[in-house]
Amino acid sequence: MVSGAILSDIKLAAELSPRTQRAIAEKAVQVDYMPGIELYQQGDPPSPLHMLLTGRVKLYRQSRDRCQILALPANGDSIGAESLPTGGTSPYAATTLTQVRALVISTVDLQVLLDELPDFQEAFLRLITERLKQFVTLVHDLAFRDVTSRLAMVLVARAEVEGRPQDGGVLFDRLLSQQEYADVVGTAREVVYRTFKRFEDDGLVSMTRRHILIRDLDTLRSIGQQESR
Amino acid sequence: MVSGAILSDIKLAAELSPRTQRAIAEKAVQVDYMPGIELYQQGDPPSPLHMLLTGRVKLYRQSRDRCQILALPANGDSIGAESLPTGGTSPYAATTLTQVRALVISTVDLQVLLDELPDFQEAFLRLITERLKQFVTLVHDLAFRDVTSRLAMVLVARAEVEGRPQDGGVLFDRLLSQQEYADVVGTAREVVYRTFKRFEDDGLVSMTRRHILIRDLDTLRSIGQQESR
DNA sequence: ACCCCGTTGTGACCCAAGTCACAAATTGGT
DNA sequence: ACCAATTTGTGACTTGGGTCACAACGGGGT
Repeated sequence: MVSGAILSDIKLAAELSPRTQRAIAEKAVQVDYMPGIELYQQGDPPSPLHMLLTGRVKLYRQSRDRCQILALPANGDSIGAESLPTGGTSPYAATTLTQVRALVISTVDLQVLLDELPDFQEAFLRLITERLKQFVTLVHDLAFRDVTSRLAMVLVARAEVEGRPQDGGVLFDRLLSQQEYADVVGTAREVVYRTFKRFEDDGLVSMTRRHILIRDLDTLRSIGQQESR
Repeated sequence: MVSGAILSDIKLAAELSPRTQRAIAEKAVQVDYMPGIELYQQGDPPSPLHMLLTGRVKLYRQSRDRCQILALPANGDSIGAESLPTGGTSPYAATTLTQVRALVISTVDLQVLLDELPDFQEAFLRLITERLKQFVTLVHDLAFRDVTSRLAMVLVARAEVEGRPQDGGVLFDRLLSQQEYADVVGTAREVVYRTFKRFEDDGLVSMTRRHILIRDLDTLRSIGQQESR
């Protein structure tokens, strides 16, 4: 049981009727996670719903020693329970990248909400539809863009989401290691290193261990938009 | 308005209450399409819902002269209207490969069904969830499997869906050109040719212009399952 | 019977990006 | 302050598969 006020921070719940919001607030539990915690794994039975308040999470698939990150949800996004409607297993895993605070609703309670509140079911449908579109975009990018272009896209996206204007550029926290950037764009760590080096040599970005400063967002964006293959 | 009986052939509608089925049957119109007709394009406003009775369709994304096929829905599958819940634009295009017979429901009527019949909305949610899972699998395959493995998978899948046992193997119609196989697995036509040639030289398949005969389904399946990269 | 156009067959060549094998730098834990 | 574990830096080498350029084939239409 949480205070109803924080639901306005959650896209899934923000537009719903007061009655529905109250029902959600009654079922939700606020939970804090340390970085590196697996919220759920691919192949698990339907997981609880996690509505993210603060912190960052990665959604990903794994195979042996390789990993493909599917999405990096941020505050206000909701994850989990993707396979509840079909009763199958979770198609991907979720792990915290930073400390994370989330509102959690068990599958049982979630099912009750879906069954009893049509406007909640509709909002949940919108959520899944939105994610469907994200994945189609991901397939598009993997199919039509090369590694350089995809890496540029990721940098631009991160700059737009959490960048702060700084002397002659946009600054944001590192958050991901080279390996994780590689996992996002589906390539090898060394390739990320070489590509970032090229970006730095061309004066597009400056990277320190903790921060990334985008010096020329426009050029980077145009690299990210070309579909070279 | 169509006869309610054929709804049992449509996964989306088969399990629904008689009342809901009647409502669907009232709104649906049966339509026939020639091969090569675009049912809807990527970027279009939400399209009508198409419930496929006979024939085959491809869902795909395009960029310049390249094309990535996302799925090959068959009889009983429903496509279209993926972006109705969010009111965005269609994330992909759909074109008929063969002659196609489908039940079509306009977006307006579909919205009414979704709003008034909770069990229909639930079924629609299951549909979208199912497709979400398909796309995650597609990303997985693009990320972790090489072209040879992906082509083997496609052949196995097609054999399982519409193969008929034949002397020492499984036979099915060609349906796709080399170029379209290339679009399915995200590669170039020449690569498809070379890979198929290798499969033939190894005695795994025999291809004629109109048919494909799988001679060694087990080996092909094991090639399709290895995640080499 | 002929022509056009889409599909298939095939070699030569090329390059983005994956792999390997290290060294060096950080960082976190005790 | 020190050590182990992680992350980063970098060159050398390999390769899957993309590109190009044609020839040949086949099928449908008139």
